[in-house]
Amino acid sequence: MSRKVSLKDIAKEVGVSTALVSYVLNNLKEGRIRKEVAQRIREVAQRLNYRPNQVARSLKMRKTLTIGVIVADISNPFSSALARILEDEANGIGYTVIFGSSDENPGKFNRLVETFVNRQVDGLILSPPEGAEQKLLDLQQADVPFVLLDRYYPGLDTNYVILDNLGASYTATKHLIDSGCSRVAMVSYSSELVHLVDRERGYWSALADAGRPADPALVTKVSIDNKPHMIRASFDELLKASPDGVLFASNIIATSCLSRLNQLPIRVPGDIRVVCFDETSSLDLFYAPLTCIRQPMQQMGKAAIDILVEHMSHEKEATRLKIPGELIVRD
Amino acid sequence: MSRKVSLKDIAKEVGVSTALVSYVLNNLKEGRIRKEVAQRIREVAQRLNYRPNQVARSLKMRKTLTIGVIVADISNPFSSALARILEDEANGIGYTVIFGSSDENPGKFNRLVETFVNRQVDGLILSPPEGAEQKLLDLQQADVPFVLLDRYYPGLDTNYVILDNLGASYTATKHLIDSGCSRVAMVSYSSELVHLVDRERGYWSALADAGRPADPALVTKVSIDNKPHMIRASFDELLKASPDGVLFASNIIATSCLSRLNQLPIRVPGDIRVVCFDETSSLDLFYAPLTCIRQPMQQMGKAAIDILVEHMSHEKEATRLKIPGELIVRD
DNA sequence: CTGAAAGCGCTTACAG
DNA sequence: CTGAAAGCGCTTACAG
Repeated sequence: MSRKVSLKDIAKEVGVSTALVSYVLNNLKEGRIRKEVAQRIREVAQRLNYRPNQVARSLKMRKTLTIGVIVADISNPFSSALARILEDEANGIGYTVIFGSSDENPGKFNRLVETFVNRQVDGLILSPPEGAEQKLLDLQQADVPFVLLDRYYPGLDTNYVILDNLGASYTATKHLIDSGCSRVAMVSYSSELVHLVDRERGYWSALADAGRPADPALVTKVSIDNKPHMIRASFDELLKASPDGVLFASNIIATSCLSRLNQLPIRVPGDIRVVCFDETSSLDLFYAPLTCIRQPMQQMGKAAIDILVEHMSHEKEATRLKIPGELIVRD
Repeated sequence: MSRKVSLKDIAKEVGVSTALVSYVLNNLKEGRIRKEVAQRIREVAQRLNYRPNQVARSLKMRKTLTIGVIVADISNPFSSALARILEDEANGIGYTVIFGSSDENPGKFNRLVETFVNRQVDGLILSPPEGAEQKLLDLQQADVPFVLLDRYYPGLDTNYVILDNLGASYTATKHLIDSGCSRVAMVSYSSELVHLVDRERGYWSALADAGRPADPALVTKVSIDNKPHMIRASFDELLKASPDGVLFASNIIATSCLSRLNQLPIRVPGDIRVVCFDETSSLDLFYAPLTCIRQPMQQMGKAAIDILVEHMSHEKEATRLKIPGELIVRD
């Protein structure tokens, strides 16, 4: 179509106003429009292959039926699994999703938020990086509804849906202790993001409750930029402390460290027991069955959309949801 | 902001027309506007925290600066890696990307295309499922620019960027033969999608060139819906033919089959040698280094965006790009 | 019952 | 040099 057909074209062809065409095509004022006219309008619309221009509609209705989603990195398996769930949930209620990856960079995060807001998204689902508090406050002041997912700032009064990271980490660590590990280690993140801090807190807490001394040599911290060779180097360092159990704070960390183990004469679970955060199908590639913490992603994604939709339709108090993780024992 | 501030608000405050405000804020007609007026406009825009409404702008300019991307499943590592590349490339030139997953379902694919077209995307990047030819013809007739990525229909005169699947598969199979495998098998797809058919053709072709008899028992085909337990079942069947080498037609197949091997007393590469389509970091989880076919995804994604942008700006002949894969030998 | 008119928030050809 | 006016393609309050 060299020129797209608009309501006006149909109106002209039928000999009525665009208003009437709009009513008919949107099935409004059903009883009040002559059957024959409605019929003709539908006929012509069909024949001309009319497609409503959603941009014009969005402008007029001040509603774009679009949700913006910002994750750390869409190519990360955790993010992409979540993205898929959000896509399905959003599509199911007539919304389209636009994605962005922040790379844990607050500047990039801010730019993405602004782009999405300028594009008039009806709401946002965000996994913010460190240092994005101010932008969230801006959003609140601008009355743009949003839900934090996977991460949150305890200091801010916002909607959020997160895992009970502290509890999950506690359970995982306790599992290692109960399995007979005397030197339980952790590969953690050097980040102030609360969901990550909580994972380490759960670890320390479980050790303390089991009466184990806190040994700093058993925890190594890696940068959140997730460079595999850096993670492996840190892990090598950690192994010098001879742990017989280890908790990996994310699927990325698990992948890097387990692949390193493959190159070393250290066997799982004989020499070292392992628990991974996040369940991904790729963990099955490892020779030994791996115990892991499953996040109920489906539930989290659906909750995020549900909460967002509620807050888009009317002002209300912030909804907070902390969902327990599930320890999948496989060893 | 209870009400968003518009050009009109600034114009009123400064005492000029919205036209002038628009010119100044878009840095147009620079020389022709009094310095003081321009200054005041910028000042007020800043103070009122003006954000241009992209929806209004899109309507007027008939350009949304949006690219629609449809993949098979955004949660598939291959798709999400590609998505990330497309996102970066598009953002780099001022475009936003909206994603959709077709699940290899032509009905769903068609609906996504229509949604995106109604939203007035400036162009599309598509990995179409079987049976989507008609929709592509519709797009051509409607003058909506698009580029096929990863897949194509040889019968259609469209832009596309794909891997040389036949060549890559041929090389991979030849590698197994040259490594001394006498019974090279393949786990392939029962699909008519040309990029998948080509992978099998490459396999047969390499066998023929090496003077090996074509043994149907050495090829098993799995459904493109990628159900892991089905793939494993097919693989078990295949193993009865005692192959000593095997080519996996995708990363999903590789993951399922390798995880199955972990449960069996079959060792890699001692009992069976392996080559996987697609390089993913999760392959490192396997105990043995794996030879694989690397698709130059960065190059493919960038090319797709470049071609799309060219075709969005002016009518021109279809661009076809077939990029060679790279065999990464690790065994 | 039916439809003309106004307006969403922008851009830009055009007139002065 | 400067800016009023028209218009992108819709929706809907309102008047007849």
